[in-house]
Amino acid sequence: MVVPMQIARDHDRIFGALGDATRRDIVRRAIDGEEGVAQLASHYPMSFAAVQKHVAVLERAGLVHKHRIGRRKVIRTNLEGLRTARRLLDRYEELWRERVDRMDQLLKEAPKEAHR
Amino acid sequence: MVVPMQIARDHDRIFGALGDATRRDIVRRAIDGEEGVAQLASHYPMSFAAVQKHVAVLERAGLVHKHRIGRRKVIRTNLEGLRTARRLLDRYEELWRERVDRMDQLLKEAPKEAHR
DNA sequence: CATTGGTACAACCATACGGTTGTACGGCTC
DNA sequence: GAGCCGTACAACCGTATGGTTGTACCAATG
Repeated sequence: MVVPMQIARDHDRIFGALGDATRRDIVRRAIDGEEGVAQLASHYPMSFAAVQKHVAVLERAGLVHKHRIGRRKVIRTNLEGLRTARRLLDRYEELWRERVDRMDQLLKEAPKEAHR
Repeated sequence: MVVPMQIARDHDRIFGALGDATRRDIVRRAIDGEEGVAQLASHYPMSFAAVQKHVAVLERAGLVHKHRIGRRKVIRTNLEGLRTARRLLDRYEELWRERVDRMDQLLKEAPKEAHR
């Protein structure tokens, strides 16, 4: 599994963004896609600016996007971002399964080896 | 989805650990579970100690574990760690789906509302 | 058009992180 | 048991990160 540098950076940003509990909670809340930055900020024990930064990190990672409604900017989770992360984890699990299969195959092909 | 603090910290460590390309590559290589720290280190353009630190981060996150073979310590990926991450992403996608379902339901129940 | 609500961004600070080198320790091998 | 291989860890350094406060900008509202 060779990962081109650009894709690797995308993965860095996605997993890096998800490595913070506040940001994961923003992702969860933004699934409904109804709150602006100020409303989101009201849920957390930190300044508006701090939450704004978290949102910016999520946006750069492609996990959410903003869209203007009146003077608010509503944050909505981007399903594709989540799926990108999930696909990579799926791929690792697939490699795991392939390894197990290979070991099973070895045992089947040369069962007597174990006794030599 | 209320996440207890301890679990949240686990998720911090898991996603945080995956937010680095070198560490993701170690996870991938360690699926085969054959290499010690020194062998792993030989693949990357950094010191042995740096790789050792990366392995320690992965270990604390529960994504790999070490097991002694002779004087080596072989690193093996822990499937459960990967699954923990995947389950959280699955949960987000499920919330997404539920939201879409709710919206569909609203449209079905009150189709004429849209015209008022 | 003055005001207010919502957002953006710069400057700053403390701490965490990713890397380095150097030293020490445990376990094969001779 | 001397020496070497593989690992562990401490100390250090530069930069990134997560937080703060303060200022500035737009857009709806009166």
